Amino acid sequence: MSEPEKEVTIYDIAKKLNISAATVSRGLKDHPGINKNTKKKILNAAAEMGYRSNSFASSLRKKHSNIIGVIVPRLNSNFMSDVIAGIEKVVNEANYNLFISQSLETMKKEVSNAKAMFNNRVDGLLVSLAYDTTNIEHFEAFVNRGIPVIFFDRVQEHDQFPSIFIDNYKAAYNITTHLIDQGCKRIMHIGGSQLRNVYSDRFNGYKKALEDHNIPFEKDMAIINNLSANAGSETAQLILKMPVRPDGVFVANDICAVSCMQTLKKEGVKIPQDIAFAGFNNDPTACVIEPNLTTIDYKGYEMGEVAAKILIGHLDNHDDLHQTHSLILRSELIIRESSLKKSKNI
Amino acid sequence: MSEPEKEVTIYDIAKKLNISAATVSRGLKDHPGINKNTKKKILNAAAEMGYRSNSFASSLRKKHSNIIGVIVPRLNSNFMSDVIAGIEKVVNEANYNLFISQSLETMKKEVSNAKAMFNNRVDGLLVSLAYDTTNIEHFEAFVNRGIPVIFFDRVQEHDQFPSIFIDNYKAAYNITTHLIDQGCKRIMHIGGSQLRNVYSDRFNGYKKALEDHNIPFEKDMAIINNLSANAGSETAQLILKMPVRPDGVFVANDICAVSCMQTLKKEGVKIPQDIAFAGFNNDPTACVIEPNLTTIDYKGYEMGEVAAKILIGHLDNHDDLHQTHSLILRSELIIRESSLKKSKNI
DNA sequence: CTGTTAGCGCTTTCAG
DNA sequence: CTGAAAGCGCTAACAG
Repeated sequence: MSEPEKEVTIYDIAKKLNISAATVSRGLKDHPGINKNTKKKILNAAAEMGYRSNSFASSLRKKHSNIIGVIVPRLNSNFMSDVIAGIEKVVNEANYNLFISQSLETMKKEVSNAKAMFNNRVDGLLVSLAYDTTNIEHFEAFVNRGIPVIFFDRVQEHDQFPSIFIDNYKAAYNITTHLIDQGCKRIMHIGGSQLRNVYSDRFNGYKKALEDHNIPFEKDMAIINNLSANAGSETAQLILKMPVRPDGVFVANDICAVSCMQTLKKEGVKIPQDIAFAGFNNDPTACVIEPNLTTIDYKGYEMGEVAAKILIGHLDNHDDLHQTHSLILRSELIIRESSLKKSKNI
Repeated sequence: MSEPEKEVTIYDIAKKLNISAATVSRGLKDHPGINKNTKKKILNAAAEMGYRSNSFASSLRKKHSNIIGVIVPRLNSNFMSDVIAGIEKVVNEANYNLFISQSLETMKKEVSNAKAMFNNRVDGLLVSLAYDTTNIEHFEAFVNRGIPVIFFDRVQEHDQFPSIFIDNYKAAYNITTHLIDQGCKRIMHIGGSQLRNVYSDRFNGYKKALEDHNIPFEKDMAIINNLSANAGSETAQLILKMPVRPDGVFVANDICAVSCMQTLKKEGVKIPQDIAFAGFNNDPTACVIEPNLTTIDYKGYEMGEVAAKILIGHLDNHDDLHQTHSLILRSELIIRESSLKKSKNI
């Protein structure tokens, strides 16, 4: 086995071609005033000698890294991995690199990840907040250094950070209204941490829909948990024990909804006849569970693309970031059998 | 709004403390011989002045980046996002950073991503191959420079690159044998590109199981497609049109299996009575589809952790990478109702 | 335990 | 269109 090859630098190329390193540097880029011929010579020599540019030296000199950082609660959720895929595509095409880290839903890790991103000098940051994050001071360092930060999905109001999300309030309002239209009178809500806009907005949309249809909101018809599959089946157990059961349930995500449905079905509850169900996210399981789950569809992939595009547009073209404050993406109510109490002939 | 703060360097700290930059550099690290008191002073000053280390300068000097690169076919598959989550955890805890890119299942993109990773000087690379990759010359540059590359899941034999995967052959053999045990006589296989070990091994395990049970392998009982949901329902259409239908199907992934089952069910095919089903991966949808899908479980998260640990162990402790050649992880046959022709009382 | 010094490889004025 | 020279911020000998 041969030893690792020696790294070749622009000086090596320069020496070989009897020109200066500066010219080589120019030749390797899209520098305007440079002889086409010398440029070609440089490129050839570089390829031949196995040259690779040293991004550290370049970054050190140019004071930026060409790296975009991403902090998300978890990488392994269907929605998030779609978002990341969208981000990666845009970032990759724009010739940036992507640093990724997950907060594992804790503020502690989110803070340490933010610090790491800061120290590693990302040029911009994309963030979706952890479950229990109570403040966003850990992103202040970025504004002080003029590094753009964009929130998506799980966002927080801040006059320096644009946010990209969907209208959770309206979506929840619509889906709850749909349940009411189907004849539900006692609608339960299973939601997540009210610290997060996505869950508080959904909760509020639900309450507003009840109110607008003269259905009193009862406190014990709202359950807040972590929206996991486990939480779903636990809540199902709870429902089974209720003296008067709900006739409709709106869950703030599909994972939890599906698992809740499964447990109830096992105990003989008929869906949607006994209890109608609606979820949120349009997870792949939503069209596998029987009956298929009514839900809100919104595109993670697209959200990732949009977030990355805005960030990179700002970085490359100095688009004004503030102009973009609060971009609201489209979401869509998808009605499936799990909520159709009226027309059973599906 | 104030202008971006000036970056503070170790020289600024040195000047303020009337010591040398070298001492500051040492104080900031775990350098052995350094006075506890000066170290404390340095740390304090650094915090107070808002110092952040310059990773470019450090990398330039030290000639390594503390960055691990990952190239996967897609980010947004349940399995892959689990793997990435596992990788991220280990990498993050080891204080490395993670560059992530996806080949979108094409060799072309894989090559360009590998080049980018190389030029950006990752310290090590984790790779799962694209659907249509025919050779791995694009990773030769890494061995020439002594940069470790590890393949996982979709691997390729190479005497310089360790591989981490499961025994796809045996798993497929077992699951096919299980179908045979359930009384299946005409078992179809739906598989993926035979360029990839995961799919060819599964195919071969299937054939071997048939052979060992004196069932002749018929060419038209094997379908190769891209294993997407679409491909699943298309294959279902094909099955419906067959003069003699199979009584069992082993699909090389769950996504495709589930979608195939859904289409068949819609057309009145009884599963498992008419056709028994088995998949691969233990995707979340496998325990939502009815009947629940028999499948092979293997842990993406764990595979990611293991791959990252080996890579980082090599980087940090100079573990011999070749010692680790071909690590085979555990997988498990999970029997569910979709394949139980005999005992229906589940 | 601390300081001096050199240099990692690149980009960018400034001059020609 | 090309060259000379300086310097980005850090670390690692080496010397004391």
